[in-house]
Amino acid sequence: MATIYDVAERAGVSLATVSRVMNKNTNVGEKTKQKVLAAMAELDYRPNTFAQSLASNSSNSIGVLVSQLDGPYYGPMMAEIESALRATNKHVIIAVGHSVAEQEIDSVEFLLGRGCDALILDVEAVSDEYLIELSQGATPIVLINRYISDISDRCIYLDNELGGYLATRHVLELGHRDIAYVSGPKRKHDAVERLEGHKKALAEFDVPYKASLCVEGDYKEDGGVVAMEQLLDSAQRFTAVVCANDQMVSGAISVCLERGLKVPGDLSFVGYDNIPFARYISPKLTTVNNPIHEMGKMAALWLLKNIYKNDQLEVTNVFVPELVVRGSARRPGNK
Amino acid sequence: MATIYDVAERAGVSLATVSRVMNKNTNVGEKTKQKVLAAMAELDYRPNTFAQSLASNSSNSIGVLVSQLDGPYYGPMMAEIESALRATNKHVIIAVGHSVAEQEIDSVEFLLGRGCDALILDVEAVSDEYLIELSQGATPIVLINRYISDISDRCIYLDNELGGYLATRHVLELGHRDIAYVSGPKRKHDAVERLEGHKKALAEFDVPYKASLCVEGDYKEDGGVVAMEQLLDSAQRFTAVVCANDQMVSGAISVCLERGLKVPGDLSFVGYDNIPFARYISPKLTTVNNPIHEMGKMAALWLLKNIYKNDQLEVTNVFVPELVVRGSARRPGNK
DNA sequence: CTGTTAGCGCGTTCAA
DNA sequence: TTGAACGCGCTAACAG
Repeated sequence: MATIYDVAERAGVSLATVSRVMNKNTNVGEKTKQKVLAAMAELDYRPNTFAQSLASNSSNSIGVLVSQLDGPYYGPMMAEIESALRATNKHVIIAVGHSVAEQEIDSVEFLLGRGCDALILDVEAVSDEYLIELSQGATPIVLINRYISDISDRCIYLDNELGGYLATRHVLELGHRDIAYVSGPKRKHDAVERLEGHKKALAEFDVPYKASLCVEGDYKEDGGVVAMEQLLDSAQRFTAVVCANDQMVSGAISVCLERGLKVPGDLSFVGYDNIPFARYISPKLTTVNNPIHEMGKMAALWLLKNIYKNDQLEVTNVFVPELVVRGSARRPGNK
Repeated sequence: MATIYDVAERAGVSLATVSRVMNKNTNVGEKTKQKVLAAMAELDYRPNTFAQSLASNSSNSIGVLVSQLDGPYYGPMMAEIESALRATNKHVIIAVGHSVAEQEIDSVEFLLGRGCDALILDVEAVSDEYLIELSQGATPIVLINRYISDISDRCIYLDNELGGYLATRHVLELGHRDIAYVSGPKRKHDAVERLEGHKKALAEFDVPYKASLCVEGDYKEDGGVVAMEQLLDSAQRFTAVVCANDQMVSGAISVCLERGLKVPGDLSFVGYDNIPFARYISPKLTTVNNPIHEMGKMAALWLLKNIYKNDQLEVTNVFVPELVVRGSARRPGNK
């Protein structure tokens, strides 16, 4: 592999000059610049990124920490982050936190140790304090899916409470009054925020919130299955079910279908996230859109703007969810 | 940030000794080792990975190139690769090829330029020749989802033809004789292999293959929608549809349901991949299991074994697909 | 078992 | 505008 020395020798200049043309330093004569460029091409020269990083103390790499890699949720986000960063020749190092504080911290340490220029974090288990302290360190961080007021400008998040509100308001407006709710894990911020929205909508329609109609799921399909069985077996009356994400809806609906219930004839459903599958399952899901891929993109843009001083980029911090009406919720009794 | 010099000074040894204990080199006296360890802890020392890489010419990073990051397919694969590698303190740099030759090559160059110790590639567009040549370079590669006989030991793949065969044989055994097939893009290897299996099964049952019943999709939900509409509008007779992946099945089924057809009453479906959602859509999908996450894990193990000399790992190259019978296919006319 | 000494390839002063 | 020299933090011979 050719080094900067080889290029310098071939071009008849010093290595400092080669370094200058590489780094777009303008203080180079046009003729010498061309000579160097030619030499680089002839030798198929490629800079050694380790040496660059060591000397410059900057790696052009961004650490991305997500909760999980499988599932329909993080793929689109990762895709957007990768493409936005890649377009500017930065690269992505990924790590997974599994929503466990210890692993999240471990992963952050890992990424920091790898000399990342910045971190994009989608973490759920670590405390606000930890993140605030981390944000004061040398490596900039951006938070996705989390709002911490002390560092609000570094947060890219969805108004989850509004989303929960919209979902429940929809079934209320359809006329439902007995509404079950399948929540996400209470330890996750977005889960409690969505539930708050749910309660807010109920209150607005003067419908009392009944804890017995609210069951906690795990955000996965199976959680929807378990929750639905529990709800159905409790022999409580309800005509609609609002779930904190689409995966749980699909699990819940599968239980209903198995038991011979019609959806949305007997039971209406509203989901959350609008995952790609939402429009292809039967019935097509009425759900709340979660622009997760846009949030990923925005996190990348934030970095480009703030770390690499790539201005003229407009950054939005809060995303607002929208209701997507399809076929899984109807007026009660309207079979 | 403390350097190796600081540690050496504090421990009262030379930097070479510090380097030795870091690299688990046993040629260090127990007492001095403890002194060094203590000094490292006190200083909160963390090695500079760039300097390590520069000096050792090895980065402990693996480049992973996948076709896409979204969709239900690559997430599980990435998850397994990440966790297997991470467990041995290696890290993953990801790149996306989008199934376009130019981008795939570009990404390979990119990862190579980043000094990856090895590459895991899931590429579809580049030629066999390119990969063979690449495999002879300095950086080891492993191929996922692709078989090239010249470098078969570096290939981790699924017997796609067998999978296609199993899917179609299933509906044949149920008694179907008029069977439509929704293929993946013909430019993708796995798509043509699966189609081959389909034809083989037909031949075995003396059912002639009719090109008019075979339509090419794009492996996405929408492709299933378009293909199904085309099939239905062609007014041809068929009682079963075999799709080259589950996403297309879900799209296809949604069209049928919209047009009032019963599944599997009027039309039987068999998919391919057994994506997580397959068991939660209605009807539950009969499909061919594609152990993509195991293949990801195996690719990682291959590297650990061959690059980092981590022996005692057993590596399997070929994975065999299995039929998963659920509810989307029945005997014809059995409503 | 431990210390000394070269580099690894490049960025970045400082002079010229 | 260009070049010489030093240092980034660490690994890997080679001595001792």
